[in-house]
Amino acid sequence: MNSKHDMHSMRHSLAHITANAVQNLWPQAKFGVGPVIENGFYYDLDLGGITLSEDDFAKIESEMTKIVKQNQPFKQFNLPIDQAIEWAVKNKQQYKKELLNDLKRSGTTVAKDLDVQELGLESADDSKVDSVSFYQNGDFTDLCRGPHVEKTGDVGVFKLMRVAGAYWRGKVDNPQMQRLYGVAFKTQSDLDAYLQQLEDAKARDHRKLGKELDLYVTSPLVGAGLPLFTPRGTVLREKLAGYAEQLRKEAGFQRVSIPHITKTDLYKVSGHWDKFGDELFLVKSQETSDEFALKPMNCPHHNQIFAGRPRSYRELPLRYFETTTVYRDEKTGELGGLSRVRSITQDDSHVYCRRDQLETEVGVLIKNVQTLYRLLNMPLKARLSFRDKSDAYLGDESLWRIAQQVLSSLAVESKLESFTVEGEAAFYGPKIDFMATDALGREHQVATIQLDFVMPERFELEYTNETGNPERPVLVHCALLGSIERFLSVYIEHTAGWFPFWLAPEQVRVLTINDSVLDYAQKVKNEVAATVLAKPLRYNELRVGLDDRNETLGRKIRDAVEAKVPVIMIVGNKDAEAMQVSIRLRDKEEKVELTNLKSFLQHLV
RNA sequence: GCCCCGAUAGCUCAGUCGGUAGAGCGCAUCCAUGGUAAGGAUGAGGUCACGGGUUCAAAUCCCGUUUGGGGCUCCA
Repeated sequence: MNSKHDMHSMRHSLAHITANAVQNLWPQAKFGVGPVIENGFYYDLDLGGITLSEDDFAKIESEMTKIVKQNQPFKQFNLPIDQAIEWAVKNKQQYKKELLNDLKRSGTTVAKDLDVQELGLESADDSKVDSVSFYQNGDFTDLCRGPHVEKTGDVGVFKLMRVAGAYWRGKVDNPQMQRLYGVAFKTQSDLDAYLQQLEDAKARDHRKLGKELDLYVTSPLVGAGLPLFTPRGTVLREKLAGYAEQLRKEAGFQRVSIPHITKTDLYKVSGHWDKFGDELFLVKSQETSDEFALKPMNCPHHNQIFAGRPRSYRELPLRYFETTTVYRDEKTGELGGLSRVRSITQDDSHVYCRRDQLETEVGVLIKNVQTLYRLLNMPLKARLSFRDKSDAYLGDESLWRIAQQVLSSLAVESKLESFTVEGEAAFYGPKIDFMATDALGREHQVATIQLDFVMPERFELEYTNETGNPERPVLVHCALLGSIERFLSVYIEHTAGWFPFWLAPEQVRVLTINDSVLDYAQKVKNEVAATVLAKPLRYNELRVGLDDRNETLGRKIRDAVEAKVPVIMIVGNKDAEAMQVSIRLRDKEEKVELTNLKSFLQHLV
């Protein structure tokens, strides 16, 4: 038995022990499912009117410890399905009964919304089930396929972490159960290491750093999910968007501009009204009876620019680009920090091209994505988000097949590390969604490239081809950063706030040692401010601050380091006399002549 | 939207049994004029998120709202 499997059994057994403990404490408890998850396990519970809170954890944990100490053996046995249902009825386990009935009726097909591990099946195929498996320890019995450790004493160390609401079988209309989460490891030191990891992640949480580094604020008067960016945060937004724009310009994109409100008619044509109408912010005119909305995406508007005059095949591909904010009335419970907001700024682009230009256009965009994330030092994976067999998608199925084929072969050609997920497509077409890996190894969805044969159809976009006949263009949506807000949440945590030199809100801070060098310090500051970086942004004027407070040097250094300013320049009498500055970088110190300062800064990475 | 937990000074937090508030940091003023991660002293700052209710009395108990966090569901 390999160690992973072993850990899995331990965590799975702990899920049972958790349920066992809960049953001892609250005998009326009804149980849902209790699978193993990353680093631990959970169990879904229904305690009637009783709600658990973290205050109950100590009590539950000590009951669990009791069971562990008794070292009860886990015994496996099978029951014919009808006897299993009788067992559920007799023990008033309505959720288990529902599962068993589904299994009896149609095997795992109906119950595939649940973790197969939790179903007491001998095999997980689609056939009907005749007999199911149970595990028993002490006086606690649960429907379960296993595997388990031999005895309750073999489960390692554990800790209950949180309790949360979860809908039975993941459906909003079902009753909501209480999901009790725990983590578990073989040894105390493994658990401690994991808890330490959580602490470390907390230290670079973008919400904490956003406040500490003065990047953005929120205001109850403005509303939830509507962050306000400070001057420092705005630098990050503009420089990142500026670089994304620079890549687009190199690829032949032109900037366009659109208003932020529109008649809702636009979305009735696009199909968004039917699918996302309840997430639109509506705007009333006091002049006309027209119904307006804040734009929740940009493609329909860009489509209207395309449709603004007749188009010839000669002018394709037409490539539009814009960094602009869209507004979505996300459910309040889903908002959080910068990762999920209601004002979403996208570096959005749309290519209108002929069918035979599609591969080239998408290929260029993939290169852009690769260039950007290489610069930001984040490894990429590509998820090919394709359709499944459901009818949630618009447009002709053969077009979908072609589009998915194009994306698959481009992924190979571009040497992307890719995988395919069916059912992740947009309603109008398949996508490549790019996942970036951050410094803690977490994956985040960032850039996206989306093929669209549907919008051009619905908006009746056309151009005149070589033979004088109208033809539909293909539409390619692409965002390199995706949502700039969400991207910032990822990137702040990736860098822990230590942004690269070209991007840092305050790139240089000049510290004075005493008042007698104020003039010289000002001169140094001016020299820095007059310096322009040409890479990776083609034009990037240096941002420099001056700390001439009446404080000790030690204090000023500490403050500059805490503000994560990458270049600290120290200016005292010795420096003024020698016409030099003492430069302190993160990993080294050196003296630079004032006359060499510009070139020194331009060569920093 | 649903479930759970929070909201006390600009920030991070303490505040016991219900008796109208405290620390550190920051800020201001003064002293110290300094060479690589916190110099010293003094001082100002709070309708305890907001609105109701219970009570002789509410930061504290109850209800609602706003808002933050953890999940579920959703994500063009």
